[in-house]
Amino acid sequence: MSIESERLAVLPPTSRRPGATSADVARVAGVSRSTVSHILNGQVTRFSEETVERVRETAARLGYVPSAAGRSLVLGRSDLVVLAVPNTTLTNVQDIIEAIAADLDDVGYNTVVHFDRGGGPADNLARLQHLVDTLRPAGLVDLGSLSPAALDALEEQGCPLLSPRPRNVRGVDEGNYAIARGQAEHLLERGYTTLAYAYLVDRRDDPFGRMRASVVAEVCADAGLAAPATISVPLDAAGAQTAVCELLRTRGAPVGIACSNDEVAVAVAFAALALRAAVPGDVGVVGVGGGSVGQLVTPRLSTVTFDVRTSVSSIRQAIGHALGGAEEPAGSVPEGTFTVLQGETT
Amino acid sequence: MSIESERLAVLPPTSRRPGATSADVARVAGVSRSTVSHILNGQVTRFSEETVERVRETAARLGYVPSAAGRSLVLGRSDLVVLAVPNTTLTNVQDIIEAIAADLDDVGYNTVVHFDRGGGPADNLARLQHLVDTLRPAGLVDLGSLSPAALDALEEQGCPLLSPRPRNVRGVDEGNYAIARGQAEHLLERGYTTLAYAYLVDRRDDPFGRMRASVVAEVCADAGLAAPATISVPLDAAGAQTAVCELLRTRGAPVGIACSNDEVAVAVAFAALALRAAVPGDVGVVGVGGGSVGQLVTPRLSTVTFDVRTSVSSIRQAIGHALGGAEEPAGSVPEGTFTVLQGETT
DNA sequence: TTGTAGGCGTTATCAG
DNA sequence: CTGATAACGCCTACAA
Repeated sequence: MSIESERLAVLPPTSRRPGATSADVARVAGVSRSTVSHILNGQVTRFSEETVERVRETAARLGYVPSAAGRSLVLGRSDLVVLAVPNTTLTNVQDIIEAIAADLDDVGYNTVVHFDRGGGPADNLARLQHLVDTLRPAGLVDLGSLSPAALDALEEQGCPLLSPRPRNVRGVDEGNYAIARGQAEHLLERGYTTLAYAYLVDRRDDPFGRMRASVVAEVCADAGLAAPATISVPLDAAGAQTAVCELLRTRGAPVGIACSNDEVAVAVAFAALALRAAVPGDVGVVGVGGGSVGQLVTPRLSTVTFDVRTSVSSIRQAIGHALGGAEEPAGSVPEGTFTVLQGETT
Repeated sequence: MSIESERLAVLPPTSRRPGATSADVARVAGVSRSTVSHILNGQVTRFSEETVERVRETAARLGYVPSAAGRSLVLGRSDLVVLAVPNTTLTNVQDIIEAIAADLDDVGYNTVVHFDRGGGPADNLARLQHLVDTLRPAGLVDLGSLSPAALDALEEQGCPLLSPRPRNVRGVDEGNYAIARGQAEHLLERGYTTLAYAYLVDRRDDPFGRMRASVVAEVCADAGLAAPATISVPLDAAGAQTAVCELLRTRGAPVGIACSNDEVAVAVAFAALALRAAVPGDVGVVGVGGGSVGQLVTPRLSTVTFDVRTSVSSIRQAIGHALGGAEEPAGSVPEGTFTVLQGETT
């Protein structure tokens, strides 16, 4: 052993070229590989204090890091978690990804992102399927791109679903339901009796938008109002004006417009103003998000805000529960996650 | 072999519970594991047409997907690529991540995201180090969070750097240099002789912002003007007004303000308007990005735009070169990646 | 043209 | 208390 130490002492202390293996640690520490494995995995009680210390010190000195590949192979699953990101008008996707990745990192897992791409749901599911098959991840976090059937299939194959299964109210998950209902009811409260829903154009396939539009329609029906018109708004001034102009022509004023996000809402509001419509008055506009520039411009945007941290908290809890041994998650979107922020456009 | 086929025929054709292994394929196809491995890895020429077909068909029928863990273990590196994302005011991080992940996916690699977190550069580097050690990724893509020394260290340890090493002009990479220079020169052209740089407040540590501010200062010095003031702008109307008011008090009007992104620029522009300053005139504002709502509001924002696809093209090329065998990348930011978009705030 | 054997790094089981 | 042994799924010489 002293010889080994001598040999190692010549090399740079903390880093060897291709990282040390547990066999290296065992050899240098003068024990067997299984002893190293046991000690480094917490089975400390059944070894002599002296051996434990020596193994730990040696591992640290050699900069030993367990190989994910080796672990995965023998454990049957990796320490990777797949994060499926929908191709939709999500506000602050970056912050959401970052928050979830941070949570996973805290409990020792790494995040593999999987974006929906062009090619349709079936193609995306096939890609995800392949990813799960080859990576054998410890779990899957879905941000909304997967159908219940797809989630079933993935779970059936032994890939635990870490995110809470959305509870559907007539095909609409709680979050989108609360958002759209908040928008529609706010517009009604502000006196608008003709509503419309504004999609963001060109988002390849947006299930969220369709859900929300249907909820707005439901609110209208419940209030005995005509079904809302829908418009498709591009994120440029001229195109937005065209869309809003067309809406005013067919439906007249006043009209309250629920928008798929704050960007669309800003486009709609300024388009209406450019068309010499009164905002609020002729046109009421309410967005979703609240985190972007909507609150910086004049007129200040009315919008449904939600705290990113709160809205991902159920996912965090579920992750903690499944992977970190935390307590049973509440499972429901907490009250007050979504609130209407009254601005100057309603 | 016919017996095996019979047995399998009873099960659902495409999916078995825990994915089939290459041994399964070999057994069912009536060949050895190495034959399966060879054929599935493209060594097709040296087997009989009939065998190749049978192996392929069997693999497809069993839904065989090679285990990443097994591959990684024997190959010494995984098919994962680590994407290091800086904790900075990057425009469209989501789009960038998505584009890069798509490219990597095209050449058969999966993307593991690594965000900078609180704790300082050393801590983040240590986390990244551990990630590289345990995952043995096929490569690393850096979006700007790593120092040259850190890149050296990582490469030294056998983790290829897929993103082009930034060529520094006095500590500022080409992209940030072009952006800040474009902003400053545009303001000068529009007649502003007093410049300022507006940081986004509260971004934990923003090397990009400091780089750009230094470039603006350099442009001022070259033009024989006073050094630019710097202000720190929060993304709320009141705070932005305070910051702009303070700037006008100390530096007077007119002042041209280069902003760290479009959100900040919108905040500054509307804050100036709320303070009854003329925009443009008393206050000139130029942002960076062009993709957000800056082009939807009135006054329309002057900004330095860059096409996300173009600006990540060098990374794409480098990835293709290193991983996909594409031709040698050009290596430099193409001319015209960054252009000034004249709006109504200068 | 195909098969055999060995090893990648880890963990679990069981024997000492 | 500690160590030998056997997988996990894959790839690649080398042998036939």
